[in-house]
Amino acid sequence: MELFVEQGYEQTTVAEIAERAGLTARTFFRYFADKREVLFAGSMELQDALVAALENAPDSATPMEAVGTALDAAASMLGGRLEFSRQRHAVIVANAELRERELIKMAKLSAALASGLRRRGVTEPEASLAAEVGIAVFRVAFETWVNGPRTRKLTTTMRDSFAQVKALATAG
Amino acid sequence: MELFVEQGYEQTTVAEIAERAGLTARTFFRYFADKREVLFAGSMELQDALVAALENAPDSATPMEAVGTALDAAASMLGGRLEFSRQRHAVIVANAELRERELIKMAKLSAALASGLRRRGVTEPEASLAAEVGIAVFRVAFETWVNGPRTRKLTTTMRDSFAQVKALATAG
DNA sequence: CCAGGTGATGTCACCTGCTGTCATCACTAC
DNA sequence: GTAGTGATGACAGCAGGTGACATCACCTGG
Repeated sequence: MELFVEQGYEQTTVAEIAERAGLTARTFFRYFADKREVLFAGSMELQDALVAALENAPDSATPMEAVGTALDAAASMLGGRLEFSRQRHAVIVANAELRERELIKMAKLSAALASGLRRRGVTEPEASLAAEVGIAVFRVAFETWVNGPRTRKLTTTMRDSFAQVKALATAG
Repeated sequence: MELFVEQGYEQTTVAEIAERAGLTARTFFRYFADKREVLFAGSMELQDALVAALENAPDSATPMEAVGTALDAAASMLGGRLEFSRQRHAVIVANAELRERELIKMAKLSAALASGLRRRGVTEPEASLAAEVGIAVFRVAFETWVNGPRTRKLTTTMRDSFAQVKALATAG
């Protein structure tokens, strides 16, 4: 992150990253499949947290309520690192390849959510639809949060976006 | 496509592609920003066709009806090349980097549709939502079509998927 | 206490994607 | 017929990425 913020993503070589971390480029590629992945490796933990929250939701919860608890878990996981999130987001937005990688990570998040919902007994296409809506809320809320004032909490932003989607859906 | 089908995308070098086309790798990169792009360059024409169909839809059309005419245009543009579409789809599905590139192309398609809808007077967030739904229908129908029997028409597949989404939405 | 196994790392060689730069050549305009 | 323009080739070079092998620390069973 330091190097990316200082001189940009493309201008930073893997050798530089490795040197800053006190190892060689070869070792870097043993931990990260490619240069981009160093910015996204943590998203697997986010996915696990989302799925775990889904599993822990009460059986009585509707699909959308279950998705809501997953979003709460995501918010509490990311909400404490606003400055880091801002830097990371700025780096990703500035680079086309990184935006691509982010899209596929989001798609995987959605697929994992849908799979978790199916394990709860939700059938298709409701599972995929609810998952897609959940990820859309996540994306919108996250962007609002990183671009908003420091005082705003991710959790409340997420819940607001969630409520807005529900209002839109019921109004239509 | 010949080389990709024969030996796979990763195993095919840009030099080979260029040689098969009767030019050099340096010239290849003057036409395509990177190796992946050779499989997606045509998607700009698809986007233009979608937007043009939107503009030609009657003023009386609802947002969803306008999206429907755009999907019809897309179907008639792609429907005549099933074999090529199958090969291309198989190559993309088999490679992570190509799936990433496809996701971003779909996102651009969605953004272009939303922008076209706004030019028709549709406000946000309805424009983006209708565009997202349209692209979702496109994706599902296209996948169904390339994996289905030869006799199936893309146009009817697309219309079927569109009707299913409408049914889902009105039923909920 | 030590011999062998295991995992993390470094080193080296190498391929391929991608780019800057310059030369060449066909075509067009005046 | 000369000058400009655009497409291409040729060449050198950097950076991302990988395979193969050596090394070293660390267990672990005897």
